[in-house]
Amino acid sequence: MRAENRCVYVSGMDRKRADLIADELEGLILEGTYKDGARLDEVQLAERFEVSRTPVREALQRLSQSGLVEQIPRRGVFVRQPGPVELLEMFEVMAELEAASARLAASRISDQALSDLHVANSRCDEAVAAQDADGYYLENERFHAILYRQSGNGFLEQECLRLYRRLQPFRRMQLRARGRLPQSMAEHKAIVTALEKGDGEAAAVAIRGHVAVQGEKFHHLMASLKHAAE
Amino acid sequence: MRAENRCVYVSGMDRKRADLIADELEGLILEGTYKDGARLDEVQLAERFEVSRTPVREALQRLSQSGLVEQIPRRGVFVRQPGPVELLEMFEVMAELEAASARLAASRISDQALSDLHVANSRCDEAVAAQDADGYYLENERFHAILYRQSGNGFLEQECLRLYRRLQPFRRMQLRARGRLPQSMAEHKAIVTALEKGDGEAAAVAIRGHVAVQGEKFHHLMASLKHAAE
DNA sequence: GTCAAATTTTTTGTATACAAGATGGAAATT
DNA sequence: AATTTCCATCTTGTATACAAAAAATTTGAC
Repeated sequence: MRAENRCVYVSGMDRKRADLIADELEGLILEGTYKDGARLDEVQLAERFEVSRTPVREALQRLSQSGLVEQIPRRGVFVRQPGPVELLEMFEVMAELEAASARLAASRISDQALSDLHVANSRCDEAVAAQDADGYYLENERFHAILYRQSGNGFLEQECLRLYRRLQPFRRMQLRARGRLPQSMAEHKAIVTALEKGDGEAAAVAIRGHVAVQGEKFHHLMASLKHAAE
Repeated sequence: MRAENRCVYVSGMDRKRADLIADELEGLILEGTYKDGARLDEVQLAERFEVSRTPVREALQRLSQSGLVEQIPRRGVFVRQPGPVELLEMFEVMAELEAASARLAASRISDQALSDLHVANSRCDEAVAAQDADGYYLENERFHAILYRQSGNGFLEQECLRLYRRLQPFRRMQLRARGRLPQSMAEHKAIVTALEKGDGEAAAVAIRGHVAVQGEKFHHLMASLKHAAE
């Protein structure tokens, strides 16, 4: 047999049922179908997905690890949406991780990546002009993903992506505030400028302010949380 | 302002077998009993722990999530020790997370905590004088744990603790270098001084230098890795 | 009628049974 | 002899069966 048959990270491979269920449940929780505190019944889910309890349990354990649900031994698993305090904490950590990314990237970033950042920003601009929220989110994500990558630290990149995904639904809420999009764009440009100058500290400060929840953003987040909770 | 009172590891709660197996396996991997790349056979482990495959599988999935093993679908799970590059990356992230903790703590830390830091440092000093490595590690951990807590950000605290635990065995290697302990102590004191002055940036810089792997520390880490690999 | 103890029911955790994919080697073909 | 194909075996993934712990309900005493 050929040694080159090393299946390294083929993401699209046929995954097991448990994986699919985990993804599906994650979506349902993040999208709010299962409210905070709701119990996730194993047998119900098994029936719903037309599988046995085994893959359902596996999926639930995965969600438990990633923090979306809480598993109380011999009691069951419950949806655990972060409250206002925890959300602020998570955004604060996100800000710090991104600041670290930016600081490291300032001295490591490639010209190609800088140009990619400009492209992503231009597309963001277009999306803002076209009132295309989805397009904006997509290019915004690309912008941040490039930054993580350019930190030159693969582990940091993964951690950033993990938290970014976790906060995605709340970021969406947050940006809905009128007038935030142009300001957000200006911040993006300031970040790129700092990176072009190779000024890590400036880039870190800029992105920290970009991500952190403060001032008006705080009130908007609280308002949207209230709205989502009912 | 106390955080939500959620069930954080009630000591006496009898945990399920899968949890105990996960802890046991984690220890075995970190301590090096299972080398990098080794396959963890479900039935073997089941026999070894005298349980069925079910709790073993649950434990393995947990380890897979925390990154200690890699699970290749329909192939098995394999021990995945971080290589030199990944280790450096992890230490870099640890340094940034701790720097963030320190920066935030500078404006939020309580007098009580400052005094606790002094106590931990004194005990570290004593341990160094007595050549008591274990004592040093214990008090060092306490020192850092206090810092995380004083960041005032529970999420950040948890993330720091998670990475700290993951890096524990390598930190141990690293500190074995002759002369590192006194220097490490001096760094601790500089951190406390910065915190007392409320100078977040200084504290961040100090702890970043304290945690990062650079200069001599780099060579020691590489040497100990080589030694551990054979 | 209220409260409490006991029993029933439900649900989680574990064991075992079964199915499908992967591994390795032998047989067959070139 | 080398390579390919096929088959036996082993391992993982899923289903089902069973055990134990919690929740719910009934029963009984006051």
